Amino acid sequence: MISQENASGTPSAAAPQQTRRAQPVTLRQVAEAAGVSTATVSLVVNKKKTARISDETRKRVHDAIRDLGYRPNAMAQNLVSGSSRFIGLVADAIATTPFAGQIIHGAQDEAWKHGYALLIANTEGNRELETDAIAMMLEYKVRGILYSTWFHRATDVPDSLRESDFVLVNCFAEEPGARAVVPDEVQGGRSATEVLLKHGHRRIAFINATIPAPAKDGRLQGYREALDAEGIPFDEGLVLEAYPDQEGGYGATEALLKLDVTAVYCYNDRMAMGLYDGLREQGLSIPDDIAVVGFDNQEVIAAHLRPPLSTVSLPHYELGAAGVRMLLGLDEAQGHGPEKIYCPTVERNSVRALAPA
Amino acid sequence: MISQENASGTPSAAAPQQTRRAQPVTLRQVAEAAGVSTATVSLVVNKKKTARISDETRKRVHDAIRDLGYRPNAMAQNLVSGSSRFIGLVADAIATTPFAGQIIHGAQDEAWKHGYALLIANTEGNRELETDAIAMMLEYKVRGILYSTWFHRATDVPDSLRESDFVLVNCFAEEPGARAVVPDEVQGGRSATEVLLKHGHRRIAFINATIPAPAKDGRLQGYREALDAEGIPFDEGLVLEAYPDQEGGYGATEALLKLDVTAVYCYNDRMAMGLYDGLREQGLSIPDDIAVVGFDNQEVIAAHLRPPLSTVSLPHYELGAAGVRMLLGLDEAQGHGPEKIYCPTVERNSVRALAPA
DNA sequence: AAAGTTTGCTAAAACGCTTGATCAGGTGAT
DNA sequence: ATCACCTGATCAAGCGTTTTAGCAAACTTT
Repeated sequence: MISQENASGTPSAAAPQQTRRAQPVTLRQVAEAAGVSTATVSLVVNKKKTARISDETRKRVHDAIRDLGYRPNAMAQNLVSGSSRFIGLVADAIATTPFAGQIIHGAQDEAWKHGYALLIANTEGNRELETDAIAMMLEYKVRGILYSTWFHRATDVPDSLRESDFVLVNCFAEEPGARAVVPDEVQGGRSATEVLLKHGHRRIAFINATIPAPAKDGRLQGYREALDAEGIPFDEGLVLEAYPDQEGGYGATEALLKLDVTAVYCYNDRMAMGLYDGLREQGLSIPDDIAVVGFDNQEVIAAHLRPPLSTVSLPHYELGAAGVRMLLGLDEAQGHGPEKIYCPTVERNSVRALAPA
Repeated sequence: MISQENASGTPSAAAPQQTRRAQPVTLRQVAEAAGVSTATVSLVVNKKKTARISDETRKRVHDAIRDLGYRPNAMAQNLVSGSSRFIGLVADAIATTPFAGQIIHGAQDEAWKHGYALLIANTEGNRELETDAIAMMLEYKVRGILYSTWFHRATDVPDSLRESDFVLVNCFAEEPGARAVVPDEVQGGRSATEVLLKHGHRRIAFINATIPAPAKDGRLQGYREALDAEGIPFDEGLVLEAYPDQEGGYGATEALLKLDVTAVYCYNDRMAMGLYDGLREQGLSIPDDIAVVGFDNQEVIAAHLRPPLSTVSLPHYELGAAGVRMLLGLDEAQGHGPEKIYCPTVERNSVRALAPA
């Protein structure tokens, strides 16, 4: 039963309070209500500059649209335009970290800015799900796909991904054609170290991760570069390694204490969190006895440790945004390799100027 | 729609390695390649039982599909079928908490199970963005919209939301027609308290939040119910209040210690985290000197505190899943009010059996 | 007043797909 | 032979838009 009465002519006051959940109102219905052709309605809806429509007609159409509560059917629009207004985003761990959320957020904002909607699929590392997800996106004829991982790593490009334009986000592949955007780990490592340097620390330990990753190499290199820039010789002995989580950080306490440093830069915030525990157990106070910086800026942790942790932020939002820009070809063409995104420093209270000895 | 074809008969060697990024292959092209009508192709693609197609033709079609790398155009399918295969999910804080991620995850899994894709928009609390997001979903003629918030609260229903089917997820509205699914805070509070009770604790403090919320009332009521069930009189004096974050928990330490309790149930994990710090400073050990349970099961925190925190899990995944089930009318009709989702207990090591005095 | 121009609008094709109606040819029963 | 009935496929309409070409009427020019 599709009966909707509405006074035409008099700008009926009634808001679109029909029984909803009925078939959506179509262009044709608007046209009939306004007593014009569908072409005309389309023209006014899309505000075509080239079209010549009298003010009177335009008004009738607008009234009809309002009375009926018309919404264009985006799928029909996509169909005729030949290109969809979708960008796909496949993420491997939406549920397990807030990081994915920020990538989504960034991608979304940027996509919307250009009139695209985001089609998201979350695979939680399941290969089959991933294939299905990509297939789904392909069937929706997405403009392109953002393939993102929750931590920075090398990945291989699923076959079906190649059927579309794509950009790797927070990951990369050796493959020639694979565009990618990743955080600038080296710069981040440099920044982290510089925070300490800036406060007068010279003897700085670095607790690196045990497990191989671009972050492991990059953050170490950044550390060395920062030291270098200050003319401080790199001391291999000041670099510890531990599993990159709380336990690891906690466990590294003892070794760290033997190093006789005034500051320590942790591979990530979780290690810093563990280290906090270890240090506290030893009766040491942060930042007075030892300054600590982390990496990742994992909000729940970093901002709420006691004292709040100075750290370097992983630019997930920017990663997402840059990803869609790259996909859309909006970024100035990159030289070679993945585009590197800047990791900003977030200073809180775990670092204090070193009291002159 | 996720259709998967696989090689039939001679596995023709050529993989779909065309120059991609070209116009997608259409049904018509497949039909021409196979020398049949589009109707035929459609019939074999959709495996119509009622259609009579010879094996030979079927094979020719499959070959053509494979050679051309055909993917159905989901939007065209949606158009003709009259109903889209989208479910919208608007979230207010995808970026700031992992919680939203779990809602998404749950919604996604359930939606896919029923052949729906998830259209996600993240509003970060911005009303205008929200309106746009809903408009977008309406234009894609979504089957319905899940309106979710990152913490359990009352909300009002945006006008445009009413243009579609919708269910509120993790929030609720007084409005009669508004279906909703929320966590069962009372049961959660009961469970949290029961963990302590089960270990022999009888004198249990509850550090509640200062800010009003369904959780505040529910978790308190659960606490009372659990005590009641054990015949322990409710002692108003054992209920503290603090701002529900680390600082709040930390700050509550002093007052807590005056209570002479053997266990404490915190409004949430973040307070527990702060309390850990406070307790440690007083030289108290968890769980030996005092047992602690939290609420929320915020992974980054709860699982990695020292000792790992026993807590009650907020069922975000289930919330998302139940949301789409409700939207799709798959759940047995509810009585009245929001559907309440069970909050499971997660026992870790912050509670130990009370040594008999 | 005839010719040209502008204005305001519409007809109709196209986008990629689904599906009920239809049809040509073959088979089996009468 | 005739009829009825399968079988295997095709025709064509239609989903909700956009857009180009075109048309009638009104308005300018000469």
